[in-house]
Amino acid sequence: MATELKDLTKRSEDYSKWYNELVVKADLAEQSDVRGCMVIKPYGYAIWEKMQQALDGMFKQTGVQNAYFPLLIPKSFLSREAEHVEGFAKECAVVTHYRLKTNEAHDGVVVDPAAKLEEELIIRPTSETIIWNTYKGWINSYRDLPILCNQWCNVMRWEMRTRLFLRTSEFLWQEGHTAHATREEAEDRAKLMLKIYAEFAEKYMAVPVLQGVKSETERFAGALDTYTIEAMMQDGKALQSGTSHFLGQNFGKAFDVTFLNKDNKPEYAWATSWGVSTRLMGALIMTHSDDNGLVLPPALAPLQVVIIPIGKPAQMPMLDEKANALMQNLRTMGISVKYDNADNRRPGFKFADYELKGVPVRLVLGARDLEQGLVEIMRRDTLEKENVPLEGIEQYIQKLLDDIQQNIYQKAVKFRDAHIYECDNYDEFKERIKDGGFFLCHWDGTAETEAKIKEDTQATIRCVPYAFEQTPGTDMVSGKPATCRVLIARAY
RNA sequence: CGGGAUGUAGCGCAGUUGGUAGCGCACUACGUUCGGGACGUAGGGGUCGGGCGUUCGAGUCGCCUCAUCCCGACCA
Repeated sequence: MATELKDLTKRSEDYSKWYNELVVKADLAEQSDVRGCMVIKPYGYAIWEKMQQALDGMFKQTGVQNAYFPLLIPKSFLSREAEHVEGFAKECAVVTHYRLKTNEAHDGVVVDPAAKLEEELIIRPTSETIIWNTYKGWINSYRDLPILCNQWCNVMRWEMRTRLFLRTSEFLWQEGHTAHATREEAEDRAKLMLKIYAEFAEKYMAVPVLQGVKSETERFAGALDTYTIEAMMQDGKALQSGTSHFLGQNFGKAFDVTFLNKDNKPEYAWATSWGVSTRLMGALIMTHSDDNGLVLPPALAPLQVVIIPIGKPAQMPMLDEKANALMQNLRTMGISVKYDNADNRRPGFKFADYELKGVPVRLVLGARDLEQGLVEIMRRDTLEKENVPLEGIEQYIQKLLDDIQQNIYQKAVKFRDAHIYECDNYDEFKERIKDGGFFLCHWDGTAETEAKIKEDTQATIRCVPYAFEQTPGTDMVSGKPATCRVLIARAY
């Protein structure tokens, strides 16, 4: 139950704390008793479902099909691809036994030592290995390709520090895994999926993103190229919101997946993988929220309109009737709406509560205003109120929802663009990065420079962005020549 | 794995020189209320993270242990 909203206004003092409280108070999720894990509550899950639905539709338009692969991965699979195991080994949960037994005191259970597995099983941190082991059996000819599979599932990475939605030991995501006959086709697919992620972020989440390529150090373990979308949060930090990897023939070779090409010659299959996770929920929250709570884009809000009646008990039947008629009309238009006539909460409480939950539009159906045929309508993004005629309000609401979607996107774009800087002086950079923001700086392309920046400032090279004209220059750290500017920021 | 902190009601916290376990919110019942987070009255809810010790007596003191959180390293 939402209470003590005032606590949320401490945001500027401590953004992390503000974020955590918001997630809990808006009823999205809570920390589980299980180490590093999260319970996603119904309201939070409803938003995730909306995201899934939209993404899934976009995937399918490009020929992707859903499938499901096992949760458990034999340990040996993980070691097939050297870089891959290097990247994930440190954070894997391992299943070593398959049975428990009653302890000697008969008041609990212990692991039965007799039930030790010959080969340990890893709880998937990502599924490249088990999927490519499976693909081996599916691929013989170039005619079998491409294979375009996606799975919606959970994965587990034993993270040192966890934060609701942004980094949890277990998280929900989709992972797409494709196999192709040519390098070019695989690279195109990796880029295509990034484009879809960017489109989803901007169109549905109203979160502007910068697309680009990761540096070698920041690349996915086992990839030749990692494409990324980076979003800016309201504290000026970057959030990697989705990635798409061109994996070359690394997994084809590791799992011996070959096919006969048109010339009847054996060739290793080319691979991509791409994913977005419940972390997107974090991006959504941190991009739009204000001191009153969540601000949800209408395209993803589980509840788009809430109607709150105000009147004397005797007037309630009349208000109920008006509300029901209006709800029916809105639902016919595909707008989700709730009528909250609960009598154990006063209107003021309801106002605050629905604002906290980010419901885009609120209607107050007041007996007094209704005498003049008017209804109070408030938009969550600007908190502006207006009295409009009940007659024909459906069209007004439809337009308002579109307006809100546009407005919060534009607002986010404006905020981000105001915090992107070009910088050519390292001392100046070190000083200004403290306040957050995205910095476009020349980079000599070496891992040494990258490491130094990270050590000095905690900031990392987020990507080589597509969006800006790439001009040669001089690396601000090493003074060596640089071919382009890269995006540098502190990140979640 | 380093540095710092905290464990007391569902949540947030107080608890003095060691002496009957408290407050706010939430919850239950009844009543009055209802146009921006209402109020009154009456209730329910605890082996004070765990163990050992000191003491007539430990939430409080000592040692050990477990867990969580924050700052680093790691990471979508």
